[in-house]
Amino acid sequence: MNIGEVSQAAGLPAKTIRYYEDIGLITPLRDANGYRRFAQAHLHKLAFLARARGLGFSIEQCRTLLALYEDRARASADVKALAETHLAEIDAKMAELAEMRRVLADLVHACAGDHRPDCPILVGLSQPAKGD
Amino acid sequence: MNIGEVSQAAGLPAKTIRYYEDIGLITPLRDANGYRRFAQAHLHKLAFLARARGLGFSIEQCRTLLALYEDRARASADVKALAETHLAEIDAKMAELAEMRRVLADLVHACAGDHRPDCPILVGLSQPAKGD
DNA sequence: ATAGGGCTTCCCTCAACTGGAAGGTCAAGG
DNA sequence: CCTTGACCTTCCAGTTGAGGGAAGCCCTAT
Repeated sequence: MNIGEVSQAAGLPAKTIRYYEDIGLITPLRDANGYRRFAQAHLHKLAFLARARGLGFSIEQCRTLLALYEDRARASADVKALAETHLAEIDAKMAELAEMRRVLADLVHACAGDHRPDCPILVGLSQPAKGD
Repeated sequence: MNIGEVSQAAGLPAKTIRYYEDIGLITPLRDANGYRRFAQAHLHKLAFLARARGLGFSIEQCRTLLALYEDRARASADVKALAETHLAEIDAKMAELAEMRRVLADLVHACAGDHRPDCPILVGLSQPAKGD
């Protein structure tokens, strides 16, 4: 398969696939004309990467996941540990966003949103948060 | 005040303050020796920026907020609209994270996490998601 | 005079791509 | 046979919001 075809099949832009090759995540063969040639195994890897990225794993985490995926002697504990690390990262981000949301929603709620200049949002941003 | 002092007071690294000057968010004066000289107004702006960034507003949104902050003839509706836009962005990110979390937590839950290679997490990543 | 801290600019690096330019390749149609 | 258009190639630059570090000036204290 050429890059366009795997791109379609894996659901990744061709640019992204070239980038993944650049950083050593996949290594397709080359045709005589210089075109990348992908085997089924490459497509599987790319689809794997697409899903892992979709779950928010970083490229480096994906690299590790891919290595574990291909290591028949892996311990599932290693995979689980990585996934749990990432789960904790997600939880941290969600907590951060929830806190932002809480403060921001309060400010928005307090703002009349009319033609007048008085704005509790700007006031809130211009002074130390309550509780400091 | 020199940059070190406003850095302390605003809670922003000196590097960040220089960067904000670079991109035109603030424009401190200069002493004869080339040092940046910050007035109280600059400090207020920087603290404002620190809080807005802390709520997750992008730099460009901060630029707009700052302009509104300094515009006596603003309509609070404009501020509120921007804040609501950002609130929607936060909600979108939270929803995305929640979905990742849901899928990932399922996989983690299904994984024994022992010395054996069998791993539902890797299986989940290597095949289309249920519901596709 | 020198040591230290603070300040300056400049350029590189990060994640994870995306866009675009310049040009090679290939199959189909006139 | 030539052209057109779709596909592919490489390379370079830009994105967001800074952080790191080098080389070198400035200022104060001893």
